[in-house]
Amino acid sequence: MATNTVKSSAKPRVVRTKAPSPKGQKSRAKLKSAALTVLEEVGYHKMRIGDVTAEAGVASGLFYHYFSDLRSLVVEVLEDFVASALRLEEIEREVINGGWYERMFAHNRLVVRAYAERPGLMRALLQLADESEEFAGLLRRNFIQQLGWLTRYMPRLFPEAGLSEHQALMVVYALAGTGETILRDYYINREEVLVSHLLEVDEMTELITVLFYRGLFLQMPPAEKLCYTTALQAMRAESVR
Amino acid sequence: MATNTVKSSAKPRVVRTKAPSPKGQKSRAKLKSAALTVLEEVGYHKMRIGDVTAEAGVASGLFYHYFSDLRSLVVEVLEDFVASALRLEEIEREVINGGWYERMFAHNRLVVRAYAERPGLMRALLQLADESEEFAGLLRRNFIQQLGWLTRYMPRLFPEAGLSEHQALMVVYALAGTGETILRDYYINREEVLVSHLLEVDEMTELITVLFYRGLFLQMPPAEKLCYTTALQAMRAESVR
DNA sequence: TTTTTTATTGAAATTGAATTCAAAACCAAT
DNA sequence: ATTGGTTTTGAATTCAATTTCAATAAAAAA
Repeated sequence: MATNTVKSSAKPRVVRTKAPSPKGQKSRAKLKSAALTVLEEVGYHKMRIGDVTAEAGVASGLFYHYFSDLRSLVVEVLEDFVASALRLEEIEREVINGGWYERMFAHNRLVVRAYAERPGLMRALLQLADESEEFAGLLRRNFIQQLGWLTRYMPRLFPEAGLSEHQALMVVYALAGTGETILRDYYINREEVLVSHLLEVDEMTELITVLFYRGLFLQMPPAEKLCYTTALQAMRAESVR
Repeated sequence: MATNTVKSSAKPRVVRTKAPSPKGQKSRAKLKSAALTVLEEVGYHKMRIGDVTAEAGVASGLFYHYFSDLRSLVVEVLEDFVASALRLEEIEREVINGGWYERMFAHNRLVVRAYAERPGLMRALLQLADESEEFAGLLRRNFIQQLGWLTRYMPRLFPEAGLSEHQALMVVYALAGTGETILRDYYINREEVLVSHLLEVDEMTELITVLFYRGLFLQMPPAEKLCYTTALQAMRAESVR
């Protein structure tokens, strides 16, 4: 019997020979792109390795040449997606001398667009986040980082408030989550009472941004910026006890 | 061979003999309660029929005497949970002559409590909703119904705004979703930058309610109602361009 | 061209659960 | 205590997918 002294205690480990590949790269890419398609169509939980290889038009065994399991493929593919869909450095450049509203709007539009154009992938994002603590953490850190610019500004923005750092974060975190539910139910679940009236991406963005702005500043954004939400200007306490 | 003419086209159908049971009820209940425990601990996706029977201390085959599959058990158990955790009729009675803030606070506290006390079940709720369109619809209809009181009031509340019915719903829907993200990341995922400072249920509720209130009325709730969020009173636009 | 390496195939083995079912235990009524 | 129903058991089966692997094809190196 072989002196199998180094019986690794961890998982079998894919031998991942350093060899990248010449056009094996193409097959790998083909699998990743097939995975995107399958994810968009059936979501993460119903997705099977066979779906991916079939979609890619290769034999099922080939999968294991390039990936150790379904999850690692999906993680890779969705990390790519997040990176490409949420490039906020560009946003920051665009709105470099815009006001608060423009900046928020630009950020939010990125997210709304992602939901509107890739609802299946956004759903898969949530599914994977639920399964993989690692991936969930990545998304959250991403989210928190995006909030960073605002969180850091809070003390200067509202000096009299004297919010603690943590409290400022809580406020911003809660406000930033405002969109999530309606985006999910509008674009992913297509709840009928919501989609009964069609909204453009910019209208949805405006709604979410205006609500965020109101919660943060306790006033409406400049009137000339508004289209879909002009009516909300009259939405304020008057006779409220 | 038997004249099997009525070969049902649908699933095999559990024969569900009308027979309820004397103390078979107890076993059924034992399975349901075991399911709750397992759901809270491992969540819906990793849950196995064997986990439930083991937790209940019965043989695996017994499961099929009472349920046709895991999902239907879980649906039953979670519907019970939702019904028991979110009894808003009671709330309405409690705050019958309170103001808007009290009413909102009471509603929100119900939700925050559920997250704080049963994070695993709240997670399972989301997991099941993602898998079962039927259950998801049920939750959404529940949500929309809870919003009903407010949505219906919107035209009287802000008569000058002249919001369309749909727009009013969108606004309320978005505002009501405000808590979701932070509740999920605080209680379920226990994101460290959030939980680094411990919040009481009432504090969390206050935060969410105040933000909701600000977004809706564009002003702070009566100062005497506030504890955790008094600092937010100074959070309003001053020097914002 | 020959050799070596790498990519690809798909049938067969494996896995991990769900599901069935004949037999045993338990009851309650006669 | 015998009978007939219901409950419970757990070993055996089925099932759907993953995973392996020996054989083949294709590409690169020699």
